[in-house]
Amino acid sequence: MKNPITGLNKIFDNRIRLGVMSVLVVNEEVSFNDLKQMLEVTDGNLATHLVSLEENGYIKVHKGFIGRKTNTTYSVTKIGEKAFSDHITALENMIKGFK
Amino acid sequence: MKNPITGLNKIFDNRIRLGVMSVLVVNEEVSFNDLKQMLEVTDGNLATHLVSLEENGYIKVHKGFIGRKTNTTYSVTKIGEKAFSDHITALENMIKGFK
DNA sequence: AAAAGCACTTTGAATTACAAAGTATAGGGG
DNA sequence: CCCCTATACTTTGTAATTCAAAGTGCTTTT
Repeated sequence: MKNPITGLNKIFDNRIRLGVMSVLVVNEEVSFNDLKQMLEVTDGNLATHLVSLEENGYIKVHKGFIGRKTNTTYSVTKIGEKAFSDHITALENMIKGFK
Repeated sequence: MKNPITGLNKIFDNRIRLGVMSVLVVNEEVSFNDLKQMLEVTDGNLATHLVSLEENGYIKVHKGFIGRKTNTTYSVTKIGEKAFSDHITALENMIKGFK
């Protein structure tokens, strides 16, 4: 009878960070604005969560341009992918039940 | 391209509450002490999360006795089971990806 | 009678989350 | 050239959340 929640990643306790990751694992590159619209969050709020994901090495930022207009995109890193899939696995194990 | 996190239940953002629910869906009745040991939390912390789950109608409390000794057990309600499974479904959909 | 266990409640502090406002840079319209 | 807008933030301040620790009331064990 072991603790079911130890495998969960604290960073993914937050729904916005979880949402960002889930978007990024299926979409190669997503812009700041697209994330903002998808997740329906204020830009300040999104920015802080993106910073924390970046600080943990889970996502990468690419500052580019569309024509001459700035366009920042985000993508998941190897580490981020691993962390996310580990979290999902932990969730699945937790849900499946244990005695 | 709809918001992937809207289906998530705010109450289950917390790992302890999520852990309690995951234990209770597979175990009919679990005592306060067992939950405390399984989840490795302080009793005060556990108690507050149990209260919030109860206030939401997700769990039921049974104050009973083992011989003459008090024994409080917790079990999940219909509503709680539904809410939990809805949350899991939302998680699965989110993880599966969307474009 | 004293100590300890159970199931809490209360308190207080730290952390987290969030919206709103402000900032820097660039583009397009008049 | 000046203004307005957009992008991608940062800063600020507040509200909410989380948690450990201490306290409570009851009972059982020694």
